[in-house]
Amino acid sequence: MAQTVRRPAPRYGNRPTMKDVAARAGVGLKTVSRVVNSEPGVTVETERRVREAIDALGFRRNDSARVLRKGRTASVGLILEDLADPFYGPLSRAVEEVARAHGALLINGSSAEDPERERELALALCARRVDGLVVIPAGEDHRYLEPEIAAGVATVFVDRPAGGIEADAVLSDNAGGAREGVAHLLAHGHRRIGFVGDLPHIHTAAERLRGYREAMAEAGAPVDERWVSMGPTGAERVAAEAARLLSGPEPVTALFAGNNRVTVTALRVLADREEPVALVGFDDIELGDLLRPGVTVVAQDAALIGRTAADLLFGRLEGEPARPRQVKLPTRLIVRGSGELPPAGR
Amino acid sequence: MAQTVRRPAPRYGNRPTMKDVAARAGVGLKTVSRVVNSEPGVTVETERRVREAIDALGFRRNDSARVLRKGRTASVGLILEDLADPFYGPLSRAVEEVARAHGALLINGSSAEDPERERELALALCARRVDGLVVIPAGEDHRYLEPEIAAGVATVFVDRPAGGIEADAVLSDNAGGAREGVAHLLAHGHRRIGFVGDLPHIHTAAERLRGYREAMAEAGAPVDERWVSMGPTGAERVAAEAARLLSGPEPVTALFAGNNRVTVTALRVLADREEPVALVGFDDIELGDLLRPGVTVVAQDAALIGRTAADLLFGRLEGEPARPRQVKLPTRLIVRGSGELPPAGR
DNA sequence: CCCCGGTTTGACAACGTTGTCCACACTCTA
DNA sequence: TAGAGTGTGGACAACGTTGTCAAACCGGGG
Repeated sequence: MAQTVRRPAPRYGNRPTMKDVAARAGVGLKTVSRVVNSEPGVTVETERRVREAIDALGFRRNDSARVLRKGRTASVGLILEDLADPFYGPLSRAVEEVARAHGALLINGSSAEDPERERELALALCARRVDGLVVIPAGEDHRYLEPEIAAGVATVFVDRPAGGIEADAVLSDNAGGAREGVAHLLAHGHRRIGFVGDLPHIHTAAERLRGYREAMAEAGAPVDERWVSMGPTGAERVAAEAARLLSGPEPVTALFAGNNRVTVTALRVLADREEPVALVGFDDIELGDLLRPGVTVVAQDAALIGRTAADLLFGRLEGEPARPRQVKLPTRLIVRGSGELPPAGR
Repeated sequence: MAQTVRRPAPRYGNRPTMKDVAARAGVGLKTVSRVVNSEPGVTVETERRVREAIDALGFRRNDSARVLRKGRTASVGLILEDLADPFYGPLSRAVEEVARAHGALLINGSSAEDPERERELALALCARRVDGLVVIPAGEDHRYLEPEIAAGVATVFVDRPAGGIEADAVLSDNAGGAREGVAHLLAHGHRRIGFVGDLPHIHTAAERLRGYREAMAEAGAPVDERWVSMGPTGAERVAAEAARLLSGPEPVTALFAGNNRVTVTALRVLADREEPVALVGFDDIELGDLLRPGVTVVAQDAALIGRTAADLLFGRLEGEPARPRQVKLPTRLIVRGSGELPPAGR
């Protein structure tokens, strides 16, 4: 059994402090601070002595104390929805890049798509006094951030707008992208096109559905409401719905998948079928080019989105004035084969 | 131009402090602290008044100050190699789960496979006084962490052992997994099997190569050194090497891919070829089951690895004694088709 | 030798929180 | 009614750092 002596005093497992360094180097406390922060006004000889003491003791500045004193932390938080989603890799990397360029540390956390967790995480980061926050919302209501924003925490929402408050947001052109994707199917002769999307109250899902309707309307193709399926994007429901759309006397000849998870499930369903069914998905998927046929998708530029959000954030931090801004970024249709299949016989 | 008045005082953009709350509620400072921390010894009426003041002012405790005072931060850092790698999603989630169970916040950062960045990030997290660190090493030398570990920062390495220091580590059975994968190919009649892996000084790469050699030796199959290719796993080199192995008078009839990136590139190369070539990859890949044939892989259990590492970490934090420990976790062969192709004709 | 400019250095107070300790206001009992 | 006991509240110091400011030092010119 370990002798778990409850540490009586703080002192971080006895880490050396500037005071210790100062004592060892035989200089004043402030001189150590100056050396650590590369402030001017220290002779080379003094600096050498101080550095020697620092190395000998393994001293590392306590940033908590520094933050407490200075008021700024030079760090920003990024709250992702789901670390496993390949969409967020490049996004996070782009944000980190910009943060680095501004000398800030990026801390990221994942809400695991749980609104409560998003809230906890955001508030925990605020309690640590991050200077800013990039949030990919999991929840619908962000009023809990109001005091934080009022207190000066720069906040930018990504992928979906904030709920209940006015705040900066960087979004993809969801409606436009979906319209383009559906128009692509229409251009290849399809008239009966199914739409499988996420829950209708989710902003991106609603927007994409809107794009679908617009494209159909523009082409003068009537929409049978039974072709539209909105709901949770778990594999079971999506597979069942896709199967439903593809059966019956008048099955759809093409599918538009409302996000990458739907696309993957749809692919699995289609793989088991004889007749080819056209498919266009929103969001790129990994290995989309390796499948036969390749998967045609409407892709978002995750890196651009991340960079834009981060630029907006640091703009605010540098005192940019003005009211909250919504930036909408274009999507790109990537043609790989599955979207160009002609309607099945009959 | 924004009126960038340089903030004269800290005070975090004028956030309310406990003092402000106390003044507004007409109570003492410590009473507010007690309410905020749910400490006993406050009447319901007083608590109500305090909570009211907290809500009215939008007060949020300053954790920097708290940390400074208490000495522990209840947070651990996770340094990933590459956020975009699907392997790390479940791993990070597992670590977070365990951290949550221990009431700790998980902060994760990405080294982007850059040793210098790994170092910066690790030290930045230490400067913020995280209680512990889970590191997926990008670099080879971790002596820079020695003072931190000595000062009590619990540290666990994942996927590869630490370089230059003794520390806890959680690894997959790389040699065993590779041996199993190669044996699988041998069992399906292959004798000439190519191995395309990462740089030889990378621990996992070396171990997997060792497994390959062991399996070949066990089966009495001689290894032609021209079948082994170790180096950077960028697409160009891997594609070129795969092509080389598959050409010439005596081409290999099967490939073993040393990691998921190699697998993906190999798949692209094989997709352009007429004759089927068997393939087994180390690491699972997304959609591996959707391709035709499905991709047979040696999979690591990322969630288990993450959980194990986190358990080890919190064990240390709770005062577990003893010397650094290395845990080796088993891999699992997932049979999907590509590894069961028979050797091409001749 | 003294005083002057500039440079280098250190003492000290703050930042916002929590732990320690003591004071007060009750209640209950003798 | 006094005294002990209990339950509540607040004053104060400390955590490790940085900003302010003044002291000490140096060389050179009077």
